[in-house]
Amino acid sequence: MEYQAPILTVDGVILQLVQQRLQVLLIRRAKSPFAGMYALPGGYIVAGETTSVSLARILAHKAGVDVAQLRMIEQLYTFDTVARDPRGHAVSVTYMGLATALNPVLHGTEHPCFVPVAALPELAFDHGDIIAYALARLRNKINYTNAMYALLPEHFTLTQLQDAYETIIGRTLDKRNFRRKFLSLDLIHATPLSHRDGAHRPARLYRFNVQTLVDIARSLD
Amino acid sequence: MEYQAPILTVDGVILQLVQQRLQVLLIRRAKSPFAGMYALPGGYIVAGETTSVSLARILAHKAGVDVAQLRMIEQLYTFDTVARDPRGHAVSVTYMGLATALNPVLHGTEHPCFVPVAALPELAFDHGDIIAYALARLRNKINYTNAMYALLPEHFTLTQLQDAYETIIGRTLDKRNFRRKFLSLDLIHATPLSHRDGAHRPARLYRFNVQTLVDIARSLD
DNA sequence: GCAAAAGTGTTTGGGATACACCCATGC
DNA sequence: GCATGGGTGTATCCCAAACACTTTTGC
Repeated sequence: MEYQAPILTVDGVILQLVQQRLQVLLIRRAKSPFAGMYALPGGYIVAGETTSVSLARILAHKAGVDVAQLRMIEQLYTFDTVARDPRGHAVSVTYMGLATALNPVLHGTEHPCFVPVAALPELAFDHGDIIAYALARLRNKINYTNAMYALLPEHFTLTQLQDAYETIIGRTLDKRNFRRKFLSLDLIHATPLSHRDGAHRPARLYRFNVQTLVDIARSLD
Repeated sequence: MEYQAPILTVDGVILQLVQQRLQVLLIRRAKSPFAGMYALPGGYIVAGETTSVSLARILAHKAGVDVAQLRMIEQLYTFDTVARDPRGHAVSVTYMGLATALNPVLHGTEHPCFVPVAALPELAFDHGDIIAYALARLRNKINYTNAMYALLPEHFTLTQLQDAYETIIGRTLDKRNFRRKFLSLDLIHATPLSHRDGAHRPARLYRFNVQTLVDIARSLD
């Protein structure tokens, strides 16, 4: 059997949380196929580059995002349905990256912008499926790891933390139970700082003890 | 930037449980690099084939295993460290397959055999890492899904079920607590059958309600 | 003083854990 | 009758869930 390589590509689902909305980084495709449509930033993998290095190059060039700004990144899944790319058989290795309030003005070559995941436009290829996969992974991950550190600013209030959980899992939580449970996990500690924000009592600011991904003992659910 | 494709390959971690030992399917490599060494069954992906179709072809040819005999299969991770293959940059999409007591005599072209994961030989490429990744995934998966159906025969005793869990997670469990907990999950039901096995009381045989992968409500831990 | 968000305790039910003996069979 | 693995119940503890009021601030 003769060896004909499928096209190998990489796509990134870059997420951030802005004002209680989860947003994903999309570009407008400059070229066919799907020219003008929204898509995830992605592109070809070059021999000698690992998929993650390729993604870094592509994000910087097409979307103006420096991967060093991402606070967490991990491989998601490799999508390879033969029909996913009308040009021929393409295999795409996908990654999820989490960021904290990236500069809203991005200077990539393909009109990058952040779009709320709750209001996605129609997307090129199977990129809608890829985003759905990333969101499912994220929803699980925040229950058994400290992944939320990557979506929040370094210092945050417990209300911000709870809002972030509620946004991602899509339901409300009891304030007292959430605080007791989360504080008992020893993932965060109070700082001497507080946050004034209007005509009400200032909120204590907290910080994650560890700013890299670690599993936690008891799951949150 | 010119597009030079890395080599795209697929590798499978095929696991089965025989006599309270978890075994993985290995082949002896016929060709360089690593000729004569143990390795996972794997090979090149051909354009027009999805990675899972390629894996099916390769398993049948090199290891004599029909994927239809696998009771569960899922993609694991895509390994792409540049240095993993001495011939050049290779990207490998990996899968985990679970089987129930496959024929111990396999007729593939590369001397396939099952080897207990507790006593692995030295392996080609980064295949040791891939197996470690698969085992970690399996250990997690049996706690929050019914994946164990794919490693046990269709009818099994509660003792067999508990032994299987103990083998995979690597510690012993309390018999009464295990049975109460597992039966409360509504994953299995008793059959009218029982199993006679020597000079002692026969054991009731159970069966999984659903023989496809589903998540369960409460995790087992 | 009033509006707005921060912060805090108690009760109750259910699942997790720990633990030991009787049952059915073959020989 | 005895050896072997199959099968069962109870007490305790801790965590999850439900639930409402006081505190601190800006205006």
